[in-house]
Amino acid sequence: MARAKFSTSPEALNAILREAIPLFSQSGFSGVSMRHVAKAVGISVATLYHHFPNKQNLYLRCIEEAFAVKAEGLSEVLSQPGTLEEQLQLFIQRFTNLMSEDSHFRRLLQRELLDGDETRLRVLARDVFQTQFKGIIDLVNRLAPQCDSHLMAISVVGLVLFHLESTPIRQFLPGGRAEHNDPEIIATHVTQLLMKGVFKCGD
Amino acid sequence: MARAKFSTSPEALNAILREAIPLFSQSGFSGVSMRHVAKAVGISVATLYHHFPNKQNLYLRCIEEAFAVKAEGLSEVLSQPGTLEEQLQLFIQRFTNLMSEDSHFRRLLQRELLDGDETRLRVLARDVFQTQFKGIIDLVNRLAPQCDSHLMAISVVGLVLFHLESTPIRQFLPGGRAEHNDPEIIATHVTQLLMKGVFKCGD
DNA sequence: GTCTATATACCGATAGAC
DNA sequence: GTCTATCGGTATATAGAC
Repeated sequence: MARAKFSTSPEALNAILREAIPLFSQSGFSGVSMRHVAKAVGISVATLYHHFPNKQNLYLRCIEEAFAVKAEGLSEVLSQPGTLEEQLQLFIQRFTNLMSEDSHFRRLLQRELLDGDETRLRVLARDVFQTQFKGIIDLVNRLAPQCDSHLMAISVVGLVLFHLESTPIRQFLPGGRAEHNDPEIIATHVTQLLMKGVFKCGD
Repeated sequence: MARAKFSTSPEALNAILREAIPLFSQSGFSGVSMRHVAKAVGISVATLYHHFPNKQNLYLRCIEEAFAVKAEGLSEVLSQPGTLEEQLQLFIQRFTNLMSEDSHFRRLLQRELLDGDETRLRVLARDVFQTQFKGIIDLVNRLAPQCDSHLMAISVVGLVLFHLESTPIRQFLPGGRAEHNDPEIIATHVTQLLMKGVFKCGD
């Protein structure tokens, strides 16, 4: 993949990415200017352009960086010992915590699902999610061999992500309370729902 | 709520909203300029400013319009006859179709969940979702009186929405096939998962 | 590697003629 | 109600000195 065309120290580069990732996560590609990033880092716009050929490349490097860091964390979440139920429970718990910890990755992911072109989504699927997604599919296949494992894996991930995604509107919806945003509560609910279905949930 | 401060024929106004809604849905608030909207409608920027005092107001009117239209459609989706299982199945089926039909509403909703301020989210929750959400909660309360109905209602909505949201990346994930984007397939899967849980899914 | 200065284009918004 | 013309500001991006 294309890197900066100038030699750049890793420290300077990381300092830029560290400031730019939260900005893009918060306001999206077109909501952040090179001036904003430069000011946040404490350098001039020209210096920023010395490290990155253009804004598009800076943005790509940001999501590459944010997603690469998260792919590492995700790789420790799966393939645990225990019964299938325990493995599912543990995965959901850790996945919920991981996604809840920093919202930057989750927001960038959701922005990419809205705005990412084919190339970027392909990279995202291959480099970040493929290994973990296969792990979920394996687990699902052992839990329910006769179901469509792809649909089920999307459901598992989606249940967790949507509960986090709906955090800002939850308090305005009927029954919404602050504790519903607690990752532990979310993980418990999602696990119960998956294990028992809606009928026996809460037993 | 604030309307245009000039008298404007409803037809001219609707023509603008009809063009602006897809643009904001596609590229977001900061990704669309007043020049883009004016060109799409076939009028000048000055004329656009004659109908709307500023860009913020135009955007708000767009989401008001898109969400108001959808709130009508949603009101027919709930409170159907039949057993609880049939009611849940029918709701999921219709809700999936409704969200799948036009992506503009769904994308604007997801952009609001990312970028909407408190005022806009409060309006969205009250004017668009409150009635329907209460309906889902009622249904859930009858299905599983002992569970947290708010969490469960979010899960039901989230399962459907995330399957649609992940459409662009699905083909790059293991096991992803084009038919997985079919609203009927999604609705069937979500219904089964909710009814039976992951263990008995696919039976 | 970092800067100031600048080129060029686009942005939101308005003035004023018709 | 629609237009052309324009204002002041900001956008991305570059030139060239140090």
